[in-house]
Amino acid sequence: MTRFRRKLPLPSPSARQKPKRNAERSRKLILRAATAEFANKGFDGGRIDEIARRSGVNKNLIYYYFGSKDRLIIAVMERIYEDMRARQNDLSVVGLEPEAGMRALVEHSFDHFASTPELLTLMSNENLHRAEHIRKSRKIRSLYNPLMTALRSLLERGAAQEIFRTDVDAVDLYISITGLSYFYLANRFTLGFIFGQNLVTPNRLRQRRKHVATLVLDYLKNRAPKS
Amino acid sequence: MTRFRRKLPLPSPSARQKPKRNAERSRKLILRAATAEFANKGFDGGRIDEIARRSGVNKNLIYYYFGSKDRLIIAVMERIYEDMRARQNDLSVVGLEPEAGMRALVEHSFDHFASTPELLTLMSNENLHRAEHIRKSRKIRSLYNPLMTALRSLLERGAAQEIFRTDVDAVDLYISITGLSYFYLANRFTLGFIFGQNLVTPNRLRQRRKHVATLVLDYLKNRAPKS
Amino acid sequence: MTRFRRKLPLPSPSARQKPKRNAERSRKLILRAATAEFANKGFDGGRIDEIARRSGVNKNLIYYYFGSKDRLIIAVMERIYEDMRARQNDLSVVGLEPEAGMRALVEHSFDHFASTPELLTLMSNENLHRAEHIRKSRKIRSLYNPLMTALRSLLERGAAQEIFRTDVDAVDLYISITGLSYFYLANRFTLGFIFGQNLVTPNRLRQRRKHVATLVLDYLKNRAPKS
Amino acid sequence: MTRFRRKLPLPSPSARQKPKRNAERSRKLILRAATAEFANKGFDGGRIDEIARRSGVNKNLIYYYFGSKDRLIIAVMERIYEDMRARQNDLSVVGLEPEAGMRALVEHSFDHFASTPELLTLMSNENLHRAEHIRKSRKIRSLYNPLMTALRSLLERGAAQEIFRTDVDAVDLYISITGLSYFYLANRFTLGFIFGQNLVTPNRLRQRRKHVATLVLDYLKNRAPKS
DNA sequence: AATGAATGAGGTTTCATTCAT
DNA sequence: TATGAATGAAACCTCATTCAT
Repeated sequence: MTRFRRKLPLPSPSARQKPKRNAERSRKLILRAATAEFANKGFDGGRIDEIARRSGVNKNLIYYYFGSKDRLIIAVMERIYEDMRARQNDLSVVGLEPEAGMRALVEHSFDHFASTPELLTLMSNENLHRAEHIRKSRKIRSLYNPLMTALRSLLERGAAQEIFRTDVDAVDLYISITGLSYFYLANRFTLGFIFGQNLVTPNRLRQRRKHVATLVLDYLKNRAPKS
Repeated sequence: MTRFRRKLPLPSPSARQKPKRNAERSRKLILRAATAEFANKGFDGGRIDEIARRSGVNKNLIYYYFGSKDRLIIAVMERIYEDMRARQNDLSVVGLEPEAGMRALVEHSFDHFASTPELLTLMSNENLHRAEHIRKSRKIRSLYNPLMTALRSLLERGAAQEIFRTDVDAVDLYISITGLSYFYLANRFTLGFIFGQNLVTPNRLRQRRKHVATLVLDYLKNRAPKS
Repeated sequence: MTRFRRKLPLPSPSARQKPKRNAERSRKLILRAATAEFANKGFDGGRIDEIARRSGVNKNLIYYYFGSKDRLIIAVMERIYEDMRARQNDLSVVGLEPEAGMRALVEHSFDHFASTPELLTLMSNENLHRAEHIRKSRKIRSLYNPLMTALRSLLERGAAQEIFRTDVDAVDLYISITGLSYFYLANRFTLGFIFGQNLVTPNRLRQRRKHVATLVLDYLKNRAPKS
Repeated sequence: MTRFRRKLPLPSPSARQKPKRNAERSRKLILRAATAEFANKGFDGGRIDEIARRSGVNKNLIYYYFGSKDRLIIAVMERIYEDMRARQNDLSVVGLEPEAGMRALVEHSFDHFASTPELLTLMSNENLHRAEHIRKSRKIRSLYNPLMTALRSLLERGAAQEIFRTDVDAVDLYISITGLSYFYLANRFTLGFIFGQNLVTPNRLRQRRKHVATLVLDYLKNRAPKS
């Protein structure tokens, strides 16, 4: 079989620091860099070039693995949601009394947002885009939400033990728990500016955390709602 | 010289007989279009060309009046904050009992966000940008916040009348009141997708509005906090 | 009216060679350069950068006036077809006898292709693309073809005078007249290579021109077709 | 490692159980796919990726066997010319009278083009590129052209039998025979668009075929040329 | 013989902004 | 005050090609 002859390759240059030719690794590097970039600058502000630079891979590899900027952020959102679910699994309130469990849940939620700021901007950004990216993901839709499960379970037990009120909409409560933490943290820049205070000092965070838990528990424990 | 044009249909097909040479009017048209554009697409996604098209003015006028895209969104943010203040002035809780007043305040806040969705995206977007735009505005910083005043007044009166608890941080409460409404509305796309429900039907909004008010008032009226 | 202040422009630098700011001129320069580029390299091989360079305008002006590479070649094709029609109008066979008229028409057609080689490649290229570009042009479809009119008129007069045969399909004849010239000229590279001769020397062209006319006229003047 | 893929459906969904390690077979698959690709999209529009996908071989094999896109299309052109020669060998006009032989030759030529449309686009494309590819092929230049041999032989016999005219340039005639078919078929898209008719229905093809043969034979049988 | 991973150059297009009148 | 013409930088993405196994 005749074939085209090309230049012989040089002998492999001994030991190499970074292992090249590692698909899994490249993918991860890209995803990590993309998460940071989109979290910092949003989808429209995020730059593929910057993601390539930060992850140290060739720009093209991004397209090789993800196809487009759109698909890339979808992958980022999927990872974020999966991580969220994973982190939520870490929380076990099974052995706890309803009140203690609820407090743990609220504080866990607060801590999660406080320690994962990318979550906040990525979700805000996703809402700016009317959820167009996560809508395209089959994965995300199918992710069940363990926090929601834990929440419902606590509500039931609390009601059964006559500790919690009984007229609670779990979705509304979930959104309140999340929102009380999320809004404070995600909007800390405008809020901090308007109120002239730094909202993310350790002390201030501790105060907020407590405030949120109190708000939620006072609501739940008020068993004689008039309205 | 005819030239290539992208999207032709303009919003108001009615009175296209626009008066030339009207500075004030042009400025307003630009600002209105810019508000819509930035609210819909964010700062990075917003297009000067589109603002020119929508406002019906020459693109260059935008630069003539506002100098740059940055300065333009600053002007937009200023207007938004001014409007917010103006709307807040509409609310008078002076004659109301603390509880009724607080309820009015919470519901007013909710209604304001619900009826002014641009507010939500503009503020989320501003936080994505770490408040860099409003920071540059002298105007905004100096805007006093009548809602905050009303809130403090209600807290005092409620405490004096031994209706409300006394350990309330007004800023935290303000952020909670705002956040409970804001998060629900601003993040309605991802939340709606995850929960598989439309969060902005009239009924659902009414339910949320009530939930928020209950949450806040239960908190305030609990005068024996243990924690 | 407060407004943004920018740097004052320098006084206009006296006399200028090329008149800048001339839309009509820029458009023409672009179109001319695009015609050359697409004729030389085809649509896929043609480069917007090169067109910008050759026409001396900013690359972006091409998009300002034409919107996209696709629309640009459509404009090129429209101009080419219009020119063709215009050139065909130059030919008057009204006063000529059918035979002389037909000979003039054939030779005119040949000369047109020989002197306008861009036509050949642009059309070949357009057919490679299954006419997708001209299909998008309203202009081209509506261009009436004066050569076709002249052809039909000659055929009728020749038949009436019992000089020409009467079973001629005008479209087939038109395609033959055109094809006999077009193929020779457009495919001169492969044909020249295969036959080892230069097909575009003045002498060779003269020979071909005569051959084509003879072929067509022998066909037309054969009034006793058996088949 | 899973990676992003564009178009998934492959042509032959049947026997996908392809035998590994078969050089000859791989080479053929590549060549076949490349022929289709370049015929459909031209050299500049053709994609190596697409050829790899369509042929089912790894993209790198294309480089392994052919070295570059240029060399690949050269191989394609060589195969095309060889096939052409082979098909021309199928035609035997030895036993036929000059007129019948010539008619057979013309019709055979027409049928060949009509049934092998890749030929048309590949050759047009090659001429767009000024024959740069076939020029690099030693093979093609050395291919003798049996059709040309048959043509000359028929011309001689026809002249000897005083059936055909004697002033015929064989090359011009060859180009005419070929061009009358080629142009009609290769340019069917623009011609069909301009004339508003489908040129490749069975009936229309039959009409054209006859027209071409008539044109050629009328020319040859006119033994008293004045011009 | 065969493959998946990786690359660099360059392609079309977008966009904020400025020029010149 | 207003406008159409023009620009440069950079964005996303494509593509032929090579590397390393």
